[in-house]
Amino acid sequence: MAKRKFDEIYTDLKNKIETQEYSFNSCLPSEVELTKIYGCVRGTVHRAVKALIERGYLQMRQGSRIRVIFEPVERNIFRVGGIESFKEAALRNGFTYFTKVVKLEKVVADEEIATKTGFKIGDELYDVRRIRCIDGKALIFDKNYFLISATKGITEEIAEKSIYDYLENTLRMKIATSKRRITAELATAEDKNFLELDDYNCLVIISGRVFNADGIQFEYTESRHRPDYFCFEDTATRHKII
Amino acid sequence: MAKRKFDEIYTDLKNKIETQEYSFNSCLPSEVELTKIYGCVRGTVHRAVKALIERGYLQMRQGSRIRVIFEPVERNIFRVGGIESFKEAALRNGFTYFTKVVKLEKVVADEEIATKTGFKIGDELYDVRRIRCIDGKALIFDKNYFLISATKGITEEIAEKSIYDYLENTLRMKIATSKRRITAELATAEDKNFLELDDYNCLVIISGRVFNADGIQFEYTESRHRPDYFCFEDTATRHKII
DNA sequence: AAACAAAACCTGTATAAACGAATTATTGCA
DNA sequence: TGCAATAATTCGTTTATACAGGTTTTGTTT
Repeated sequence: MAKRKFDEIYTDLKNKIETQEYSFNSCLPSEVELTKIYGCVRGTVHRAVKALIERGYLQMRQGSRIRVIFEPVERNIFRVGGIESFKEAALRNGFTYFTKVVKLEKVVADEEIATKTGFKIGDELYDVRRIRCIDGKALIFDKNYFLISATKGITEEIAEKSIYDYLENTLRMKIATSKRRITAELATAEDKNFLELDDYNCLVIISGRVFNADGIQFEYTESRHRPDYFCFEDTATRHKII
Repeated sequence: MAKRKFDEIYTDLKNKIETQEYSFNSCLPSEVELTKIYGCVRGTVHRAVKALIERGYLQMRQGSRIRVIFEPVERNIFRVGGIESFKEAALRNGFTYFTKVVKLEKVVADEEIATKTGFKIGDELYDVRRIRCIDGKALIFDKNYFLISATKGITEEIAEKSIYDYLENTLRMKIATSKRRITAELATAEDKNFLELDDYNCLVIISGRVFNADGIQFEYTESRHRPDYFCFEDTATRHKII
């Protein structure tokens, strides 16, 4: 990580903002001053600052200085972010967790599966279904399809531990992009069977297609969350593309 | 818009991808070839391409070419994106819509409001509540607080038409950043009273704080959606910041 | 003191050039 | 033909520089 100087700047600024060394509603040093601090050129500082803007830490306006708009917020329930495995997310959110594999079998994609998942009819897939328990409660029901040709060798043991771990560290796959969609649906009989839904009759569903660095879609994922254990955060900016 | 050359490139590439001139799973011309097409320097092409990567259109890998991973998908229900008013979103999604203002009054933020909205105790606010009807059905319940000192003059008429229109075009406010959070909750009595919930007992809630270019938070917004009329899309990349 | 114009400052964008690192294509040899 | 070494291509990042177009400050005039 000695490479990527803008990454160092990004991280350093982010830390200083989070620890309130640069406090809410104050202004950062100007870009030229920052170049002196970090010993680099203005373009590099600019890049780091823009990354922080996109994540809701800073705000910029041409002509005036860079303003801090970050305020620390309370701990979230189960915050979704980036492409990450359940294990990573649980660790990040500081929960004790447990996974139970309720299904792991090979299927061939028919038209229905193909339409839903983005795979082609005839593709051979692993159909994996898992219950995610947090603090002892069954709260998330994960339904995944993996393209066998790209993910050969998934076992129940692996599915219980971490499939991403297996893909990245054993198969050496490079995971790149994920397109996700958040929706909500009425709970199905299967949901009610597997999850502790209490009074809720709906679920929040995060579905997505995940691509590897070769541009091959190797996964379709569907994470069905009990509503009160779900939170997604996002920062939007108006009018500008970047 | 003659300025912002990378914006032209971004738009042109995006169009060509959407119309499948550059088709799914094919590769773009290399960055140097693109510089010849668009008559600019590689950095500018690179910037446009990266913006398309973040939006799930393209995928890049050092050493190999830029791959198209965009596939056209079916029309969404009510797709959320960027900072936009209900009116803008309804137009974009091609729905007929109607807004009914059920409340518009001044309040002073107490501790409860302050905690929830991010305003300070004692701030004078407009409390605006509106029902959004799509295709004749009451599906979204919007609860907003606006900081009066920054949004003076909001009337029921304006609230029915478009508050953002008023802020931007009459008050000349520059809206900049919005931090949003998507959660889901059980429907309250108020929700049940105002919305046609059918069988659903939960709502998807988009809440957020909106800042203007001066770094002042002028709005807290809470949009309560009937689950089946909600969809949020997102693209995530693994491990890299940008 | 208030209003206005000019200067100073700051960000937004683009050019040009260089080197590093990963991938892909080619070449030469066995 | 098959394979390994090499070359060419392509993206990743940074440096250096320039000018445009905003905002803030300053100085002068009224």
